[in-house]
Amino acid sequence: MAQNEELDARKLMILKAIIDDYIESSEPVGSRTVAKKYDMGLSSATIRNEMADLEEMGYISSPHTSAGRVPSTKGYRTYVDKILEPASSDPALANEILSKLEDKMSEYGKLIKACAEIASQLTNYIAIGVTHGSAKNSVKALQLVPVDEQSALVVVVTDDNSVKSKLVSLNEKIEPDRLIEMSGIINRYFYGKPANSVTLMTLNRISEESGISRSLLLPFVDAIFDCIKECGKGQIYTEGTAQLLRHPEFDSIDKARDFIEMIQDEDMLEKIVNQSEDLGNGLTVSIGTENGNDGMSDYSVVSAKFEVDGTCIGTVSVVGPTRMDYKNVISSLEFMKKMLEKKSLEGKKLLTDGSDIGAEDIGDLN
Amino acid sequence: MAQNEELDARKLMILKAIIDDYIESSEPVGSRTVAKKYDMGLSSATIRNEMADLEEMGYISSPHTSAGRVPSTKGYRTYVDKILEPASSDPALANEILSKLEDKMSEYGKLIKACAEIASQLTNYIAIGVTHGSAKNSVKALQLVPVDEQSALVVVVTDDNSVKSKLVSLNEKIEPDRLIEMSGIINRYFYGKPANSVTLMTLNRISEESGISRSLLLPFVDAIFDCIKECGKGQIYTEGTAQLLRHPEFDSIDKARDFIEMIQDEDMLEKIVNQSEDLGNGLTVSIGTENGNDGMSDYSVVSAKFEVDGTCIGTVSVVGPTRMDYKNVISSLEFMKKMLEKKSLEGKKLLTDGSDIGAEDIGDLN
DNA sequence: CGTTAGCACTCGGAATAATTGAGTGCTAAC
DNA sequence: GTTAGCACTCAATTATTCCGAGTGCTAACG
Repeated sequence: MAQNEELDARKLMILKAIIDDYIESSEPVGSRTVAKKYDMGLSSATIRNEMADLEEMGYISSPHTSAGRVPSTKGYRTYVDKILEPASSDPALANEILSKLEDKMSEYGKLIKACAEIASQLTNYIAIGVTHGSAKNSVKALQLVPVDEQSALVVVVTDDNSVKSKLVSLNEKIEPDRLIEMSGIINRYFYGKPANSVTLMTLNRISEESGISRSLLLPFVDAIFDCIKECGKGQIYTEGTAQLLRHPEFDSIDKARDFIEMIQDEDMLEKIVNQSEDLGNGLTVSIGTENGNDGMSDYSVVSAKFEVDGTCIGTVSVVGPTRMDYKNVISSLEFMKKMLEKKSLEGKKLLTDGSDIGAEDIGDLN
Repeated sequence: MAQNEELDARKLMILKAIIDDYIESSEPVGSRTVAKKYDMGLSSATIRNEMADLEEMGYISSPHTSAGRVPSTKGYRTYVDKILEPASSDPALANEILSKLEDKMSEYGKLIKACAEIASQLTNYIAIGVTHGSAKNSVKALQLVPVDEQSALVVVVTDDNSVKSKLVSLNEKIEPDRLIEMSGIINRYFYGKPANSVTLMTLNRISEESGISRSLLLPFVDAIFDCIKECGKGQIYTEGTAQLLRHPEFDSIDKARDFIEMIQDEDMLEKIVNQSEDLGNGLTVSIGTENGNDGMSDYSVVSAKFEVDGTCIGTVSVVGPTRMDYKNVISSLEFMKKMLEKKSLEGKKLLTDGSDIGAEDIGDLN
C-alpha cells in the first residue's frame, strides 16, 4: 500500500472513529470498540485489517502490541483538514460572551485578555492572548493631573483607546491651575500626531511658543513617551493555567510543571503562537511535531487572529495536548473571531439605535 | 507531663531542629537525624525521650509508628511565635525590589499586584494581593476623549491615582472641540469632590449653568460613576500559581487541583486573607487548623497590610503548605512592608533631590 | 475477493507476596 | 539523667504472579 495513496471513505470513517474515541477517552482505541461503539456494519476483524493499513500509512500507531491504536500527528492533521465538520454555534452562548466583552470593547489590550479568558473557559485548555503592539501609536488625548505640589500624573490615551499613566516628579513646585493650563498646551501639540513625529525640535518649539521652560516640559514629555512606548509593547496574557490539571495527560506533576514552565517562557510563546497553517477560516492549527519544537511535540496550538474594524488587534491561541478537542477549540475560536468582527460593524449601528441609559441610573448612586 | 507546661530550653532546641529539618526535607524527622545533623551533644535515645514528651504535649506527632515526627499546628505556632529569629535583609535584593516597584508607586492597584508578584517570587509560594477598595473615592481629574463622531472615552483619575476609562456611546453627533469644552466644564464640577456628593441635583445644576443638555450630559456622568465604582471595588490578584508544583506536598494532581480550586474561590479567599493574629510587626500568621476552614487545614497563610503615607492600600498574603518556610515568608513580607513605608516617606524627599531625567532621554526617542 | 469467526500469542497493568530499613519504645547498665 | 542494645512495627520498595484487552494470522464462507 503506497504511502501517498488517498484514504477511501471507509478508512476515513474508521480514522474518525478512532480519533473521536481517543479524544473522548484518552485510551488507545481497539478494533472491537470501533466496530461496536461506532456501528460500522463491519466485524472487528475487518476493522483490524483496515487499522493495520492505517498504521502502515502512518495515520495511527500502537503504543505496544496488546494495546489499541493512537492517532499520529498525520492522523490528527487529516482529521482536522478533511474530516472535521463545523460545529453549530449556540445563540445563548453568543449572548453570554457578548455581554462579557461588552465593556472591554474600548481597549484592545483588555479585549484580548478577556477573549483569552473566555477561550480558556470554553475549551478547558490554556489560552494565550498576544496583543499586536504597534510602534506607530499616536496620542489621542493627554492630561496632567496634580498629585501634590511637586508631582503630577501624566495620563495618555492613544489612538487604540488604551490608557496609560505615569507619575512624574518635578524639580520645582507647580500650581494645579498652571498644570491644567500646560495640559491643554501640550495636548494641542501631541493630539493626533504619531508618536515619533515629536522630536527635540518640537519640544523647543513648544517651549518657545508657550513660554513653558524646557526643563519643566521635559519630564512630562519623557513620561508621555514612556506611556506611548508601553502602549506599543505587545502584551502577553496567559489564561486558565489551572485548567491543565483537568486533563489526564498531566497525570504526573512533572509533565504539568514542564509544560507550565515552557508556557511561561515568553520567547518560546512567541514561537509557539507564530505558526501559520491557515485553514481558510483565519485559524491556524499546529499539531504535535509540526510545532517544530522538541518540547511541544505532545501539544497542539490553535491560533486565531482577531480583527476589529479591519485591523488586527492581536491573536488568541489555545494550547493543549495533541489529544485536543479540535472541534470545540476550532469552533470556539472561530465563533469568537466572527463575533468580534460582527460586533465591530454593529457598533456603528448600535449608536444610532439609542442607548438604554436613563435617569434611574443616577438615582441609585445618591 | 502537664499540657500547659512551658517548654524548657532543650525541648525548644529539639523542636526547632525538627521543624527546620522538616521544612527543608518534607520528610518526618527521626531522633537519629536530630542527634547527628543538629549536634546537640545528646544521644538519639535521649532525643527520643524528649520527642516522646513533645508528642505527648501536642507539639509534634508521628504519621505512623515507624516514621519520624512531624510538627503539629501547635508546634508551628510555637516555632513562629517563640523560636524564629528575624532574618537579616539583603541590600542587593532591596534594590532589585525597589526598582521593580519604582514606576508602580503611582497606582495602588498595580502596586499591590506587583507586590504580590514579588512576594510570590521571593517565597516560591502563591501570593494573593487584595486592594483596599474604598467607597469614598473622589475624582481628581477627568477627561472626555473623542473616539469617533458618536462615541467618546471617559477617563477618570481618582484620588488614589488610579486611572479608569470607559467608552460612551451617544445619541447625537458631537464635535471633538465641543467634547473638550465639556470635559473642562464637567471636570470643574467633579474635581476634588467625593463621588457620592454628585447627585441628580448637581446634574441639573451643571446642565443649567453650562447650557449642556441633560440628555447629553447623562451618559457621561453615568460612565464617570461606573469608573468610580470600579475604583472603589477591591481587586484580587493571585500570583504565582505555577509555583505550587514545585513543592512536594502537591505530589498528586488531585491535591494541587483541590488547592487551586479553593484559591480561585473569591469568597474563600476573603475568609483566608482576613485573619488577624498580629505578630506585632504588622504581620499575621494563620497556621493549618487555625484557619478555621476544613479545606485549609493543611495550609498556612501569612498576611501583611501594606501602607503608603499612613493609609492602608491593601494586603498581600502568602499561602502555602503548613510546612512553609516561615522565616523566609515572614521576613520577605516584613521587608517589603517596611520598604513601602520608607519609600513613601522618601518619596517626598526624593522630589527635592532633583530628578535624573535629562535631555538625552528624549534624544533616543526620535 | 472481501469479510468474518476462531485461536494462539503478546505484553502492560493490577493484584499479591516478599523484603527491606528507618524509626520506635523499652529495659538495663553506666 | 543519659545511653547502648534489642525486639518490634510498618510504610515503602521490589519481585512475582495473574489477567485480559487487543493483535495478527489462518481458514472458512458467500
